[in-house]
Amino acid sequence: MGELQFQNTLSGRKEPFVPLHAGEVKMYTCGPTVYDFAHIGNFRTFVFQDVLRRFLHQRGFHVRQVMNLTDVDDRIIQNAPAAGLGIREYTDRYIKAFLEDMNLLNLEMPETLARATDHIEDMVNLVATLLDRGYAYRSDGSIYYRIARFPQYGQLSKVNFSGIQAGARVDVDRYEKDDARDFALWKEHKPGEHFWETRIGPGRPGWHIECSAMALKYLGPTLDIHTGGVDLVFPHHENEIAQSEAATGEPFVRYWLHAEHLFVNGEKMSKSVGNFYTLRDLFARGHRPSAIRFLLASVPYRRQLNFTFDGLQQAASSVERLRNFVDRLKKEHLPESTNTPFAARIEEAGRRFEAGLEDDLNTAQALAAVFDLVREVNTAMDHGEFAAADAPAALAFLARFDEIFAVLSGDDFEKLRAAGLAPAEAELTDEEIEARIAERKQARQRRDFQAADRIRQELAERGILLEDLKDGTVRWKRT
RNA sequence: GGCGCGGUACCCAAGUGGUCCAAGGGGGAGGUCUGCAAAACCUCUAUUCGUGGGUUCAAAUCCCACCCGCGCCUCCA
Repeated sequence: MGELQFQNTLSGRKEPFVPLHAGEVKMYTCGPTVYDFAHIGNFRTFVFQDVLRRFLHQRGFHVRQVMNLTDVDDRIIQNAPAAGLGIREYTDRYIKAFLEDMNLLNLEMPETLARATDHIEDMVNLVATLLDRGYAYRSDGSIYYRIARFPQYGQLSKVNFSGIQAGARVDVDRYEKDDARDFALWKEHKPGEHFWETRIGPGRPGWHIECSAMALKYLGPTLDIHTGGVDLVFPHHENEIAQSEAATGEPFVRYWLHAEHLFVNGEKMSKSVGNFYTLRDLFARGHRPSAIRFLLASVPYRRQLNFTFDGLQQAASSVERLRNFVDRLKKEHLPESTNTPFAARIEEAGRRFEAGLEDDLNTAQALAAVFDLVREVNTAMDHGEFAAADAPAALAFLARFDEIFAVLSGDDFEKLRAAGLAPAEAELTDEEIEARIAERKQARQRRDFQAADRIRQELAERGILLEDLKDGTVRWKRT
């Protein structure tokens, strides 16, 4: 096992990863704002976070991950009443959908899912602490963070604020803040808006305070890893640092990892351009969760990922290839031998796989190791040179791959059906399919290939692909 | 304007000084296998890494200049 390295936004460099407490990783990941269905761009980041936690876990770390669910923000406060719902009921729907989506994409459940509105008290306490320590001030009904008190501000985003004076860029008269850079910790109650009555006054939390409050509550003053999309570097994460470190006097996060954005056809997703996709949109078009997950995971996380339907198709083909391989390893009758000529080769593939992921989660490199082995073993099997004794090691390697990538299980349809998201077309039951296959087998035995091909064609049109194996059995799968 | 990411074959993409006259996947062409397919395998598909200079015995990899795409600096994964 080599050394783990991550690109740390804070230092701008790749650094060896060593958690504060040996064997334990405290990780905070910015989750969704539940004002709508999450889109595939969101899931790019969530898949990255999942790959990260899975790899840490595989490396033997005990991972404690907290993910927040932001269920109070301007859009929610605005949209909920418009939908005739309280903000709780309104966001419940999208939380439920998000959890379903997580399940479909095989995203592991973080140890703690923290809903913002369940932590108002924690946020209020944090704001009160910042007031006590002089890092915050009241202005009209709101409370602001005083950037001037925190000289390190800008360390994460490398934004240089020295040239910006209050009023230099912003018309001060329109603001009740002392400094244009100051940001809201607590927003005043406005008539008709949802609010909380608290000891720091009536109102609602600012955007950044929830993450500080919940991270500190569940993970303590110093986290090992904090992740999110690149767009959160400034101001969100910068502000989290300011809030948290001002309150605790301790370093807040040791490694900041940021995922690059997903684009669609070279453009940023946006509703106005109409290139905005949720998972449900893709499922409705017949795409599989495993293909989506593979696509999102296969491009290293710090690289902008250009989503196209062609790319999604390519990902589906890649997953197929891997599944076919595992299937073949399990079912093919391999020559018996006590020799394991491939043992060293399989070990090497494992090392390459590992080395790829160790290098800042270079999933593309890790995948190359997997596919290389797949080809070599397929070739050996074709030539009858792959011994049964080697199969367990090969399967174990693929299992290790799947602990991270989680695309091999082949339960796409079952999951979609369970979630009520399977494509609408009427599906044949397994029994019906088996019956047609038996019928075709008889036709083939009497060498009536026309009839046999007709059945194969009919099944193909209904999304069932047949493969005649050498031993006379027929393998089928849904496409 | 400031900060940052990227431009590698038809598509996705690794590689950041020699082991690269450039991984891996997808697609395409031809072939093996098959009754035919499918799957799998084999061969081919970048004398070249945005462009132009430079450094070096040696560059996709370092330096300089330029061109192009994108992000953040306001809400955003």
